[in-house]
Amino acid sequence: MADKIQSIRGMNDILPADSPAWQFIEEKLRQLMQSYDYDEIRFPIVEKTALFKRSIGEVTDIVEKEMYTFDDRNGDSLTLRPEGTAACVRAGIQNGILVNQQQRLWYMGPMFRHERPQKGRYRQFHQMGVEVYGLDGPDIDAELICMTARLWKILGLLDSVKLQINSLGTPASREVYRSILSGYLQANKSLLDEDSLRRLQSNPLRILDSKNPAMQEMIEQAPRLMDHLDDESNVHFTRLCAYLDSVGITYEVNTRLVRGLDYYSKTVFEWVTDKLGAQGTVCAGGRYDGLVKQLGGRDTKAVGFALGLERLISLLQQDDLEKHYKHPHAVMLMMGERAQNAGFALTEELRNAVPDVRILSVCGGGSFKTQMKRADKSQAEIALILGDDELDNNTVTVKYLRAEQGDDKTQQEQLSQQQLIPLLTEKTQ
RNA sequence: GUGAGCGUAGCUCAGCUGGUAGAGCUCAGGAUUGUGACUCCUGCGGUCGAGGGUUCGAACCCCUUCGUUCACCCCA
Repeated sequence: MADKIQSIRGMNDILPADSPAWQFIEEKLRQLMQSYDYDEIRFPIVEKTALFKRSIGEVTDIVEKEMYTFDDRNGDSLTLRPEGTAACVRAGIQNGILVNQQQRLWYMGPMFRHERPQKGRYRQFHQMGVEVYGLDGPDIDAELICMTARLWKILGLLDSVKLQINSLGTPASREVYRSILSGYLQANKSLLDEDSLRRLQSNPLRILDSKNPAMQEMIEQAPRLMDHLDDESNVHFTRLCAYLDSVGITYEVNTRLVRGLDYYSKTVFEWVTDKLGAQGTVCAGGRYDGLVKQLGGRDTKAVGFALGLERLISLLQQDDLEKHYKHPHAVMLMMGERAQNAGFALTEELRNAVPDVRILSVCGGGSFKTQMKRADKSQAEIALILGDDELDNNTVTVKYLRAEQGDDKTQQEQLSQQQLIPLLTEKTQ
């Protein structure tokens, strides 16, 4: 046997059994975006490598070891997008839609990170992202959080997720805090693990995020960013909390919430769950006021979040997902050569006459029994049977495959072909 | 990148201390000439992930390798 070519590790097929769930989620997300009047933007899945290095940060894990980077034929270094924000900002700047205006944008699609796959983490995964430009107030931060809370409500997941928020302050205030924290960590250097020692130089804030039990007490005692915020950030955060309180969204202030990407400032938030194994974050984001300028645009305030679709889908109950599978309204059986010829055209006519109807044609012939079995398996509500008898008197036999006692129609009946149209129309409503 | 568990039919899995490969589901046919679902019968389907070693003999033991799952790290 020849070697089978397999998919890339961590890049999964979405099979017919799962695609209805994806379509359902995607539809709900589109509706949600419409209800807040946000606009969709689409950008390529490949960008110049430098874009991600400059935006995400050179010393982050994503850039250091997780990017799919390769050389184009002309020697340019390209990278499969590991997240959406950088490319969204690039597209916004390049097309001049960020200058002196407000944009509320969303996008959905695959992202790529070369990590070891595990539950809720894949090399190709899907995100829905939202980015808002040109608004600097806490009201828009709150709007994004409300939007996500609304999604949990729509999907019945309110009990599964919890909101954590924090403020990272302005870059200036963070710089002050950073040196204070570094001093504290230096003083406790003997307690740091190997990872943290490495981060002491590159990104000391991330040490606060460590789950190492041996370091928890030292981290608890560390100076808190929240206590070193500048006035501007403090007001921003206080007002954000007030907005959330006013709509009854409960949250936990997690002063150790840092986020992995360099570009965040002020508000950061995460929706976390304990139902996804080791992957607790299903949605996360924050404000990134400096990024647009950093990538060459005019100084533009920005805030956004991203949602992991695989994680979202695995939070939903399997039963809930299966019910979104759409079975055909009708299944067409054709007995014998005459019927196959006539039925082929008839099925097309029915689709013309009732555009929303879903009709499965039992192709491939076979005995009556075989066709009935396939018809049953399709889960269709009614079977349309066409054979010599029906052709001779210009009718179609209609059999109600799912009828239970007490239903209007339980017995099969012979209808004229014209009578099928109102019947099928009724099924689509 | 590191660690652990698991790879047997299309799918879900049995297979004892090493002794010639099994079930259920699916699919096809039949019991029932044009009536499905429930039942019964029959059939199709495997280089036991791959390569090497030990042995008279390996799905089983050893080594290597690949895949996969979960976890660490990190993240959506």
